[in-house]
Amino acid sequence: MVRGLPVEAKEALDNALMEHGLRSTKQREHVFSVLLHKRDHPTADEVYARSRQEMDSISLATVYNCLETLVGCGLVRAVNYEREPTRYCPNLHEHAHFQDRRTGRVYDVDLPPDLMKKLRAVLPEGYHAESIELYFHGKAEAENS
Amino acid sequence: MVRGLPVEAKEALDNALMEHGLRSTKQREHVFSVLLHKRDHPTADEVYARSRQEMDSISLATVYNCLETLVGCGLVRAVNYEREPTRYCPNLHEHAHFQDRRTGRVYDVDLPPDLMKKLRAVLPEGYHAESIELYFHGKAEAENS
DNA sequence: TTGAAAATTGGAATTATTCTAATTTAGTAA
DNA sequence: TTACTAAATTAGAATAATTCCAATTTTCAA
Repeated sequence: MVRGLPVEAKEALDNALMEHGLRSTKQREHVFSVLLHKRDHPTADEVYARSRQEMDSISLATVYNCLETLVGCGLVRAVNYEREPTRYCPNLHEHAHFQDRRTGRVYDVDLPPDLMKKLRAVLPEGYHAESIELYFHGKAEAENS
Repeated sequence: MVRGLPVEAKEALDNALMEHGLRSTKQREHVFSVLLHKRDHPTADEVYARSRQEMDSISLATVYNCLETLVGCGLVRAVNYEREPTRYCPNLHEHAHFQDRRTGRVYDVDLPPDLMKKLRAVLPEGYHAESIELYFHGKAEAENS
């Protein structure tokens, strides 16, 4: 069962929404709490299913709206592997993603502190990256199930 | 106008198809030549439009089939930015992609020879990457149009 | 409390892609 | 060459994630 947001998360959410001129709503708060509660890179459908367990009136369209809002506020990252449904990740540390070929599951991969700088350095003059996404795909050993 | 394939490309194609137990067809050859002729990361629709200029009977389904085949043979890479249509890239050198936020255009970014090794090294024990995709998104200066 | 703007909602619409079943083609063996 | 078989192509239908739309509800500031 998903409890409400920890105060710090609630504050981060309210601040981020405020900064972007957006309102705090119980749906946004709940969707955010769903993402924080189980950090397994769920799809919008999965977030919808989990959200309805405690907020049965929430609609799929709202889940999409909330996820887009959270991404827009920088609280959540969208993870796209090929043409699979978008997954959502509330990990704000610098990290990459690894998808297991067999299970399809996605894992966070921590990055050394200077790696992003090094990656940025490979860009030719005149190219300014606002975001950098690093995706691994392969086999992860000894995964449960 | 798209001419036929250079002999070397034709050989690379036939070899790759052969190795994968697939047949050489004029559609596969033509789609490959379309990709090689203008390396601007076209979508399937764009490849379809270009292909029809010289092969008016080719179908969209075949273009999708050929592109999938070429990707499967390792002759072409699929490039996915967010939920945009997949783009196709016949550059076989190790490289990353950069998308300009304003134009949506995608550019190849050469990578230093040891970078992929370094990236692989960030994976924890037990994770084996079969592919690594590095996506930049941002502003490219002084682009024509 | 009230009014306006923003957010939510259910359902329809969109669209890139995949699927299907019929036809055509490529490659092989006689 | 011919005939055969498996593979490839084709047109159009189907799929599925996401977005759009118009109506209702909610938030927040005055």
